[in-house]
Amino acid sequence: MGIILPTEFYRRDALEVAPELVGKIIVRTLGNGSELRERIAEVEVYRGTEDLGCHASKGRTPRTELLFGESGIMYVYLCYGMHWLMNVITGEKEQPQGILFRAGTVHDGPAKLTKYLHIDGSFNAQPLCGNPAVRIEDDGFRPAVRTAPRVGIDYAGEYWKNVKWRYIAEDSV
DNA sequence: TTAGTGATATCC
DNA sequence: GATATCACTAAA
Repeated sequence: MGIILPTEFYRRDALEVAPELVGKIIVRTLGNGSELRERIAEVEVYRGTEDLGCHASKGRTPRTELLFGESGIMYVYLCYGMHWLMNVITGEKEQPQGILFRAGTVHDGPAKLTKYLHIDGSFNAQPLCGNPAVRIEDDGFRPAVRTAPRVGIDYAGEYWKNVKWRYIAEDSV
């Protein structure tokens, strides 16, 4: 039970949306009608063409085109040939921003999360609002959130590597 | 610490 | 067409 987050929730700056996204619940409805639920425990912000950790820093390509587009759209891509990573686009159009779902309270790790939720490349470019297969709900729980540097982007340079755009729930249910 | 894996971008 | 690079995970 909970309020499904509307498109407007995502149409704000990623740095504003990310801390609020922590504690929300990803609800995945499978083909057989069963529901999988996972509370978001950790997210990371990738924002702007100048952010060397963000895919959009390489410019506009068929792959990154999504980041420049509508908010509330999922950006799902394959990493290291075997892991699907799930993001949601935020901000206004032409602002390349995305938020990576890095961990849930049960499943720790971005690829484990998508594996559990049965999220793969077929979800890329699909909306997260009004989607019968997957949605994010707010059940009113507000965890304390702390920040930390992002992980896995050693190539991004000293500044962008150390920016505290990782948001982590202090406690969970 | 390292293997495994394939899409993407960037070079010919 | 060929190569280098990767927002990771599991096993050792």
